[in-house]
Amino acid sequence: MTDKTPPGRNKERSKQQLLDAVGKLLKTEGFTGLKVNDIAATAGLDKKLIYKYFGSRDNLVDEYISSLDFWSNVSQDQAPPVITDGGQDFTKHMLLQQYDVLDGNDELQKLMMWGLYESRKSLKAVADEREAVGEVLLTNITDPFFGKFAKEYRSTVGILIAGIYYMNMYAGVNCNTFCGIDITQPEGKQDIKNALVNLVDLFYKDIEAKKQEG
Amino acid sequence: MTDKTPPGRNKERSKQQLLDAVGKLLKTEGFTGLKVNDIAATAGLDKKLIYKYFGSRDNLVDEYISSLDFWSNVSQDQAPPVITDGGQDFTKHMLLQQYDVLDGNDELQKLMMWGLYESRKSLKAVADEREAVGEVLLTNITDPFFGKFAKEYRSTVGILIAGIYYMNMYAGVNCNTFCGIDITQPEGKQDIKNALVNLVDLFYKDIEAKKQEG
DNA sequence: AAATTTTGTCACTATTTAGTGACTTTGTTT
DNA sequence: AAACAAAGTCACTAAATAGTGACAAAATTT
Repeated sequence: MTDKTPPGRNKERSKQQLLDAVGKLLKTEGFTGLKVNDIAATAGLDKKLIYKYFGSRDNLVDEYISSLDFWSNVSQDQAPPVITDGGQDFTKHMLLQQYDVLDGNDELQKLMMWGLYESRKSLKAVADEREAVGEVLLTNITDPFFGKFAKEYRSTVGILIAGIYYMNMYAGVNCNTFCGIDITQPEGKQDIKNALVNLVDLFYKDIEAKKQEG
Repeated sequence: MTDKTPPGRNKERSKQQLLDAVGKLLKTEGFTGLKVNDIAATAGLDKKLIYKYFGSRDNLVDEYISSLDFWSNVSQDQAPPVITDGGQDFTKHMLLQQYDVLDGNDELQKLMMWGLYESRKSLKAVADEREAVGEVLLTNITDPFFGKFAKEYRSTVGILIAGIYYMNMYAGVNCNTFCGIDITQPEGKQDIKNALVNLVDLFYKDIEAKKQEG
């Protein structure tokens, strides 16, 4: 782990080192640990450069946040080519992927907590982007399928996603059970995933039945 | 709103004022706002008293946290006298109550975020207590009913509770939609509550069917 | 290679926050 | 009411963090 930064001076590289330092500190210390001195020290550079290159700590932090892109892949990666089941399979995969993206991803977990705690423009932008990505899928895939039940689907999936988020954040700090489930353990993770899949199946089955009725 | 604090000196009252100030600041500023100077100013007292009466800011804060009791009532208030439906009704009521306890309760929301963010002993105690309260209900009411499906129930309810928590915290900061649902609005709240009740019903119905099968 | 610009460091000042010793005020005891 | 004890204030020191001017080192241009 001997960091072999090539010698010499380079503005762009230094800027990147500062941005990286923000990420590293966010992961290890949380957002309260993003102090000018510490960022500079972590980057192995002088703090003056933060002001020189970014104007302020806040600009640096915002630029770091904006550079992140945790969610865009959720839309691309796995929207199946053709949807014939009203998105049932897709919904399940999407939920499981959301789970996996978050699981053990300290940086993202800390970022989401930060977003829950502070209403910072750049953080809200992250939330908005995730919401926008989701909205495309909802509007194009599930809304048409569910028709008058579209809102029920949205509420249901919303709860499930929110549940995934909270559970992972909870597990990140409190190495602890939640409702007796320990999702720091592989077994607990599987339990949650099973429950998610099961709930989606139950929901779809129920809606199908309701549709039949009239 | 002219605070009419009776005049005179009183140690116990001052201690309480300091504890109250912590709560007030937590609610308005979040846990990062719990600075000695601000706590004292909010209480209208000198900060020296914090050290005199509590030893340190941290002790004061811990004493504040320990004084809270958001969860104990969840067990008492509404465990119905006799359970004949495997806790189906109880589960629904419990979830809705958890929702209502959190909804608009800035102090509790901030406290939960704090607990997600920082692993502080007194905060962990709060989480543990909530977990303990839940465990009693799970062990006595639902586990016996569900038998080999007990873990499925726990996972499912865990996700739902976690979803409730996250959604409320999310709404607290980002005055924003989540999966297209805006739970800052009464309509959105009702949508979520309906979805919760629906999911519980579906789950119970499914388990009943599985029990019948074998 | 001299001149010039850019990159980076250092030592300093400023500000914010925490913590405390000496004091004053108020209440209580004798 | 004098003496004492407890409650509370104030002005200060200490520590942590933010921010900057002057300079040094390196790279680039001429």
